[in-house]
Amino acid sequence: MKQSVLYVPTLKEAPSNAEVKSHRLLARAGLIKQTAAGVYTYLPLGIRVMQKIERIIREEHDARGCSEMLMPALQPRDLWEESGRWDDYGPALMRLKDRKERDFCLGPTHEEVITAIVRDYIDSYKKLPLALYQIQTKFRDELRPRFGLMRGREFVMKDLYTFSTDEADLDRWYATMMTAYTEIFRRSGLETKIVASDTGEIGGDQAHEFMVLSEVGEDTITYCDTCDYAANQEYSALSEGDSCPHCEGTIKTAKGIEVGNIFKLGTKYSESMNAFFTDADGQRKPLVMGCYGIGVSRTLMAAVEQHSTEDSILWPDSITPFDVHIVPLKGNEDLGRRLHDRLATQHEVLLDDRDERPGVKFKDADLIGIPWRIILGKSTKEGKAEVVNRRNDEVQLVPIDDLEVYLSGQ
RNA sequence: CGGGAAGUAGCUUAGCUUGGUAGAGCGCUUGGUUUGGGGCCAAGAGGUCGCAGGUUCAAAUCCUGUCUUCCCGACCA
Repeated sequence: MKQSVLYVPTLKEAPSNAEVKSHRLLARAGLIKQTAAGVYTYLPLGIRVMQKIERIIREEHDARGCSEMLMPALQPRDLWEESGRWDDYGPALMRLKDRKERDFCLGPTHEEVITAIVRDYIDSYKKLPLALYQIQTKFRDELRPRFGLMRGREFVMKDLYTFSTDEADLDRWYATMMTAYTEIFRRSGLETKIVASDTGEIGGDQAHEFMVLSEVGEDTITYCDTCDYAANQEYSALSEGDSCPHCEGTIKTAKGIEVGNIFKLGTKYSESMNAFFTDADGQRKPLVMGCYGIGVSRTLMAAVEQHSTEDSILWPDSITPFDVHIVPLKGNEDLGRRLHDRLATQHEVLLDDRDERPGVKFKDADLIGIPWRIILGKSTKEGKAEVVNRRNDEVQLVPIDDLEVYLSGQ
């Protein structure tokens, strides 16, 4: 891909309304552009990263028997009246009317729609269990959107809904998805902690959140510095400095960004929305549901927060928008194009074919954060390129003819 | 919704106290020069000073209203 045609509007200075590091970098590196408060455009580089994250999510879900679908963002009032949430959800529900004055909302979540869909077909235990997910834009009219992609009014979310015959099957799905989420965030290069969280009216320890430790997080979590114990501070009896009840470790507190949650819904929606099936013993029973969310756009932001300095992103290999950044300096333009075409058969390659001075190209390359950089400069006279491994800033002079071999060995 | 701050060119901003022809840097265009870390020189283009009303001979500047954005709080499946 040629940088000259990709639209990568990098900025020397951050927009004045960008408060946190990841927001500044996402804007400066040309990944996102604000359109309104809490509403962002994902530019070409931004959407590439988001699609990488989505691919990991899809792989981990599909491998566990979940099926992807796509539900509407626009939802009729009737469905929300059925569940009682037209009144209960409150002002965060984006409401609108069509030209005939009928009420709709823009979906903040999809329990109503999915329940209405499956109830018409699922009439027997023989058709269960079922796990359906989508990756979709959600709408919530937040009182105060903040920190770029952290809390938006429009954001991208993966939401999965499971339908089971009983609690035991729900428990299995819950455990399966806890594993899946652990794998998704690990593969995305994010360090997360799993914390028990509030379950509202359902009670018990049936909800967990996946938190990325970060200064800009909105939640405070308490965790053990030795074992896996972690909890949302609101629901933890422990505080900083206490000794861990599960091991010899010490309790610490930190801010966290909630990037995922898993939640046992039970029969709340199936009962209120009349989603029943007939069990093997002939009994009519409500579907037992679970819901599982991942904030995809928020994960993108958390990744930048965790993998950057003030002037430079450094993408994990699994979600980087490109693998290799070719930076030809003056006189090496043709060589750059040829090398791009060669390497592009094996790698995702970005070629900085702009007519810019070296300093401009280097600064932009630092910002954008592609892990491998190939500089075509002085050493091309000896048939060599400089290969920079951004992870450790090691520079290797590699014969241009050997670059495929060199990169495949890394 | 309470508290605070801010809207001036694509971006960052000066000017506002004390009213009098709207400035700079970056970016952009043209020419020259330069070419390994956001060069330099020259010339140029680009502005309803968020919007509306008011005060005044005269408003970016003072007053009122309104919209937008950001921060703190409350809220957050």
